[in-house]
Amino acid sequence: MRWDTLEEETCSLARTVAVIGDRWTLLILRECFLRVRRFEAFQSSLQITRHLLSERLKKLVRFGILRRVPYSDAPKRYEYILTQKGLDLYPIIMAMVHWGDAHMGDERGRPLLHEHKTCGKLFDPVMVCSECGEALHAKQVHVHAGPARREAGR
Amino acid sequence: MRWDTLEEETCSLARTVAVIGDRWTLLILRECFLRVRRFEAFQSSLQITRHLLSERLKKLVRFGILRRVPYSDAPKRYEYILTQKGLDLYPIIMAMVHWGDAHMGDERGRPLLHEHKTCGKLFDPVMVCSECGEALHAKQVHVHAGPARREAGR
DNA sequence: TTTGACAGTTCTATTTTAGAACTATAGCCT
DNA sequence: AGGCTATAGTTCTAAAATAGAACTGTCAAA
Repeated sequence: MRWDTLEEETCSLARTVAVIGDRWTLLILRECFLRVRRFEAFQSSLQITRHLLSERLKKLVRFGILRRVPYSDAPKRYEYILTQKGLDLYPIIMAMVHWGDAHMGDERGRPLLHEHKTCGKLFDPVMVCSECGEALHAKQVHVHAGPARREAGR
Repeated sequence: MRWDTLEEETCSLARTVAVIGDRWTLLILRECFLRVRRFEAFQSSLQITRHLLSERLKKLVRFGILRRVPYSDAPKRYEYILTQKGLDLYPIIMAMVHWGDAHMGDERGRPLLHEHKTCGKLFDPVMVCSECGEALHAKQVHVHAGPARREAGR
């Protein structure tokens, strides 16, 4: 499997991985959710090489995850803003943060705490079933072939 | 930033990314959740090179995500089974599958459907606040420095 | 005794990433 | 006018990671 074929796989995980499945992209998205928007700001907070940052931002724009929006006419300058498609990545990022908090922490506790403005409390993200609202666990889920899979003949 | 320093960052996302933030690792984990356990099975379903598969499995074992369990004594053979730490990655994988379903699909519909055994229905995963149970959205969350961050002096 | 299954390891070629330097536009200061 | 700074990139070479193929070792079954 080569990477240019990954986004055409009949697997939603593979397609997601084709877009955000590398380390720099995930870290760039973290910065986006922390309200970072400009090239220099990404570069200095991540210490990513300018070359790769440029390349990754282009890719995220190409996939519709970021929009490149002008904020100055002369000289022409742009900032990168999450689209709705990009904002929808939030559960992925939060799930990763939560797993890191739970399993990769050290004695100093958590780096960040999250407050839910709606209820005013510090919270953890929990993944639940859309139908019954119960917390989801891998062993309670059964997988069926969907229409795309059947059409692909597997 | 080099990758060997990534897991020591004061950021839970970075630490998670250090472990599972590459494309093959995520695809290997998908197979694990689909009950694949053996070297040859991973290799043939993913078409990953044997070299990389070997290297990634070792890394996942080293981080306590998979356990290498003997299933035959002569010849010695092992299979790779998710630990609890590994099972806890489920929300990340499901969030990625769900985003792919929503944003990277084609006209053929979904590759896989998920049934929640507990309630018997086909479901989507939803991320909610642990405190109030409401669905989470990026714009409703405020971030505070936690103890580890303050100790790191930022 | 030969073949095949399984779980890797080893080798070279190609691709990707790191790190540093360079380019371009324009405002501001003297 | 001339030089300095800020911003947003591009270009170059060296180092690291990945792809692809071949090879190793153990044992069972034919």
